[in-house]
Amino acid sequence: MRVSQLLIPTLREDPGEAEVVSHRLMMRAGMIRRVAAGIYTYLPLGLRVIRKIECIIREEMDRAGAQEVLMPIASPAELWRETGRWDFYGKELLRFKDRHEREFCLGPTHEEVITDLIRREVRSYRQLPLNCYQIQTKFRDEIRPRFGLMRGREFIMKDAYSFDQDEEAAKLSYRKMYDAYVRIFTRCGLTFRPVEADTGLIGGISSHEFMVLAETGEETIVYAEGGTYAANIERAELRLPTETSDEPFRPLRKVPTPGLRTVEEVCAFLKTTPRRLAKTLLFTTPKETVAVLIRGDHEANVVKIKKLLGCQDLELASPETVSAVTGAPVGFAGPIGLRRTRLVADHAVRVMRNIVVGGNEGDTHYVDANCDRDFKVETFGDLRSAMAGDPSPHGDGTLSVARGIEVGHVFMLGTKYSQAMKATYLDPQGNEQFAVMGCYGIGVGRTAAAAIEQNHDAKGIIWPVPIAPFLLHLLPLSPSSQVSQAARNVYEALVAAGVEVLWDDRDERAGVKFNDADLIGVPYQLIIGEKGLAQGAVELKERKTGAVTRLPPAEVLERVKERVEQAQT
RNA sequence: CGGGGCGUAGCGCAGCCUGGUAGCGCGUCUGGUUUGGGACCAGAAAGUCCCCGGUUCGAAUCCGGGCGCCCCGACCA
Repeated sequence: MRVSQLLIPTLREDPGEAEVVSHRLMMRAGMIRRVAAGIYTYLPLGLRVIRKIECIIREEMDRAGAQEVLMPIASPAELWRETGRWDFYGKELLRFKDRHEREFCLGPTHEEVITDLIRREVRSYRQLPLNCYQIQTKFRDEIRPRFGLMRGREFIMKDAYSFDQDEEAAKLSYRKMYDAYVRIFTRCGLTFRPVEADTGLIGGISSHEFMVLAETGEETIVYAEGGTYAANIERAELRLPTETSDEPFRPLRKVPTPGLRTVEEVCAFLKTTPRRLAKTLLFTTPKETVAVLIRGDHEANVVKIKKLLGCQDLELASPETVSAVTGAPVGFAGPIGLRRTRLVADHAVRVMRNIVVGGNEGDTHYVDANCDRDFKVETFGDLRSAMAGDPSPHGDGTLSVARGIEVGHVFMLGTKYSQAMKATYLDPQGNEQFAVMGCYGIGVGRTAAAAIEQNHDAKGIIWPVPIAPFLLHLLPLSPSSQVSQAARNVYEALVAAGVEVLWDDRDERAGVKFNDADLIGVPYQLIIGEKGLAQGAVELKERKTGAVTRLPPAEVLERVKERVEQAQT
C-alpha cells in the first residue's frame, strides 16, 4: 500500500499523555489515537497488527479444536444475577438501562452468556467436549486505565470456554489451551513465561497466566532459576520457615521511640534489623478490623490475606480506625494488648524471638517481645509475598523476581458456572451431570503493546515478522524518474508475489522517510537511491540489526523470501 | 476514592506570580530552490486561552463552582 494514501499520522514529538514505551510509540507511529480515557481508535497501521495477532490466534484455536462464535457486547442483568456476579463484580461492570428500563451491562467477560447458550443447546454427553471462542471487544470500567492499549477500558480479547463431562476431560481441554497459548505467543515472536496464578474475579480451581517478560510489566512474578516453578507473586506459596532460634528469652521491655514510625526508622534507632521486627498492619473488611503481623523485611500479600479471612474486600485501615483500635497514631500498632480485633500472623513470625513490635501507644515500641508469652496469635498462615532468595516451593532452588505483562490467562473453572446456571447434560447412564468448564483469555491489544515493550530501540518499534503491519517498507529516496520507476517495478513484483509492502511514495526528503520507517518498525526496508541505482543496486536493510545488503532489484523478491523463511525456523 | 499536576492554534509548549494588542517551535497551505538520516527562502491560514459564574473600566491571568485529562497510591484478567 502507498503511504500517501494511508492514514499514518506519525508524530515527531512524544505525546504528553504517554508514559510507557509501547503507548508512546503506538501514538507516534500513528497506530492508535485516544478517544476517551482508556478508549482508543485503531488506525490502519494499528489495526493491521491487531489483525495479524488475531489471525495467529484463530489458526491455533482452530488447530486445538475450538470453534469460533461471536457473542453480543451487551448482556442482560438477569444472566449476571444468576451467578451472583451482578452484585459481585462491582463498579468495573458498566451498567445501563434500555428504553424499557431493563438492566444491561457491557460484557467484561462472557461466562454467563456462553453458559446460557450451552445449557440450552447441549443435552447429551455425546455433544461434549465443546470449546467455543470469540474475538470480541470487552469493556471493563477500570479504576485507573493507563499505558494505552496495555490497560484500556475497552479492549479486544480472545476468550474461549470449554465444556467437558468430568474433571479428567476438563484437564485435557485445559492442557490443549495451555499448549495452544504457548504456540500463539511463540509465533508472535514474544519472550514469555507461563506462571501459576490467582483466579481473581473469574473464580475457579486453578489457573496459569502467560507473562511477557518486560521491565515495564505491571505484574511481578517469581520463578526458580533453572527450575520448573514459576508463579505470580500474588500466589507464590512459601515453604514453612525451618530456622529455629536458641536465643534465650529476654524479658519484655517498653522503650520510647519518639516520632519513629517506619520499620527503617525504628530499626536504625534501636540498632537492630527489620528481620528482628514484626510490623502490625491493620486491615478492614466489611465486617471487622483485623491485625496482621508480618516480619519487618517482608511484604504483606493482600490476596493471601483475603484468602485466609475468606473475604473479598480488604483495605488498609484508615488512620482513624488505627488510632481507635490501637490507641496510638499510625506507626505504633503492635500485637500486645490489642483488643477488639483478630490477630493473625505470617508463619515467619512464629519462629522469631525477642523481637521489636509497636507499643500501641504514641512514640512507644516493645523490645524482646515473644509470641505466645506476650501476645496470642489466633491463626498463622502464609500471608507474605515471596521475594528473591526464598526457597522454591517445588524444592528446585531459590526464587528470582521478574516483571511481566499478562497477555493470556487460562482457568480451570470446575462447575462454578454450570451449577449456578444449571448447565447440565445426560451421561451414558442417563444421569444429569454438571458440565465441567474452563475459560481462556488473551488480550489482543495488550499482546501488541507487549511486543513493542520487548522489541524497540531509540528510533522506534522493531516488529517481529509474524505480527508486523507490513513485511517490507519501500523507500525511494529521490523523485527522479529512474528511482520512482524502479520503485514501482519492485513494488508491483513484490505485491504480485504476495509480499506485504508499504511504499513510501511521498515527496519527502530521505531523512523524513528513514525516520518514519524506523519509527513504524517494518522488519525490512528496501532503499532505492539514485547513486545506487546507477550501479544497478538497491539496498535491503534489516530494521532490527541495521545490516544492509546491496543487490540488484531483480533479486529482491528472492532475498526477502529467504529472510522470512530463516526467521520462521 | 485519597494525594499531586495539567487544560492556551493540528502537536509540543511559553505567557498567568505582578490584569491592558495571544506568542514560540514543529506541522499545514502557496510559490521557488533543494533531495542518502526530520532542508532553505519568501508569503499565508489557523485560537470560544476547557466550561459556567464572580471581581474589575478591562480577565488566558484574580476568586468560586463544574468538567476533562495525566501522574502517584489504594488495586486489577
